[in-house]
Amino acid sequence: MTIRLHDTMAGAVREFVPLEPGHVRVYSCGPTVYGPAHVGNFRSFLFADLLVRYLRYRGLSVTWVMNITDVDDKIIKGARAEGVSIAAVSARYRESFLADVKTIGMTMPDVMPSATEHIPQMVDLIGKLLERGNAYRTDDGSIFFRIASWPPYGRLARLDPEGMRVGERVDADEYGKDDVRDFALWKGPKPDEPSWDTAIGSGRPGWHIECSAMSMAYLGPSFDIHTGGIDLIFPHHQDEIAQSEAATDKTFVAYWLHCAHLQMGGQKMAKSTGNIARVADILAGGVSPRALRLALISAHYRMGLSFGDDSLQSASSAIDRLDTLLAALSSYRDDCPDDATLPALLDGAREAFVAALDDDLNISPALAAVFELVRELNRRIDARTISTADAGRATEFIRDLDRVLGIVPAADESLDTELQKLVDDRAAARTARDWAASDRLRTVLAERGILVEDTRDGQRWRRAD
RNA sequence: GGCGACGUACCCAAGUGGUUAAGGGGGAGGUCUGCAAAACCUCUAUUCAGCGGUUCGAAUCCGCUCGUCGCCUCCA
Repeated sequence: MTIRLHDTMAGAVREFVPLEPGHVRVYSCGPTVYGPAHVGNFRSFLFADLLVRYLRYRGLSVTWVMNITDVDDKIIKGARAEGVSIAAVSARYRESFLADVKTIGMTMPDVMPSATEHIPQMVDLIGKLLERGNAYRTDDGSIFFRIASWPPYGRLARLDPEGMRVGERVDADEYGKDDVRDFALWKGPKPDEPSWDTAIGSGRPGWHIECSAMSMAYLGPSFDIHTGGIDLIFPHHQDEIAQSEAATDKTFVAYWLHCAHLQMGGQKMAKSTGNIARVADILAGGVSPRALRLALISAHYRMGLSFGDDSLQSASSAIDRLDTLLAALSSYRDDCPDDATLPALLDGAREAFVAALDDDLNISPALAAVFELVRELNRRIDARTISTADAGRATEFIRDLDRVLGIVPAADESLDTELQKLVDDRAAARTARDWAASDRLRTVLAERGILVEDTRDGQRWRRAD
């Protein structure tokens, strides 16, 4: 079986074949660091994470690049409002982004290039477009891409350039474009804006050019996969294609993958709409990072995903179910012979899991395979038909699948001595059938985030998280 | 106005021509248990927005209607 992915350019699911056998090059549009990212942003980042994790799970080596946009109108505006440099603003929110990345269990991209550190690459690219006649200068020192010079313009979004509703909101005073549909590669210098002195003049880069320059710098003129939210299809990705392909005459990207929006209250989560939630807010509300992660990846990436208290609650319960199973497996002891049916059970689960994800990262059936396995393992634990070694094998199996999902708790660390003493005391109280003491210690431990449960294998604990 | 996606149980969400319509959450009952928690078992869509059509057979294909959302503008 092969991996199949939905390519926006083709408008269809296509079999995935890396340009270079065994190695996949992926570029994801990352955050603009003008404020803390919201979980809608993270849906798209986690979708890219899932893609990368799965490609690696399937034995492919992956080079993953995610940019950080650290110069743009919003950052400039924010910095001006605070009276600080754009570097101060972008550094602050870059840190906040990286902290969220860690919290939410997102794989660190191999390269996270910043726009301001790649001005020379952008200047080279713009210079090439000027030479080739795809770009022109205006009186204020700006440089625009002439879309009329590049016929395939509009194809990614299936928009007819002639029929585009343009002009309605174009800032008339902005620049003297030849055609309102042309987009800025370079913005001429303004007194209160950051500016770079370069071979193409002074000014600052337009938004789209950074992604072309940085993706090609790290992944070459043609690479495998480019990801982003559906809202980036037009104009951002269309513009990237135009400026890249006009400069290189090569196909820029082989597969364009776009994820649908996270919705809250029936609408796209967006700062402009005001219906946003941030990672820190949600965690402050008592939701575990793993539950948040699951809530954000639990639907197919091309489907709108409803987000809210219900989805978080549902994800939290699902996570608890997984945690409980792992705790049960870890404390399970039985000298019975190995369960002869276990290998087939695990193989079946893996096959279903892989078949689902091979199909354009269809995560719902993949999760179904995991939870069906959870039920089957719980049955065997209840019936005590698996051996101690089987329990270990099952744990290892689930942890292996979790290389893709990232929702399983860290392997059991030991408790600190104080908590361990409380746990031991409670076990002793139970042996002594001192239920009052046992119940009191259970409460004390729960307040410390340790849930104890009594089973045939004795008392076991897990972190409330 | 143009382009696109979607409408499956109380909620979320798979399934896209053919045995009993996945899975998660929630709810009801039961088993187990010092209690609790967990787990397990049973039940919770004769039906897939509506109406027509194609077919031996459709949630799945076609048409129309209704509804929701997104893109066309900064946006993950």
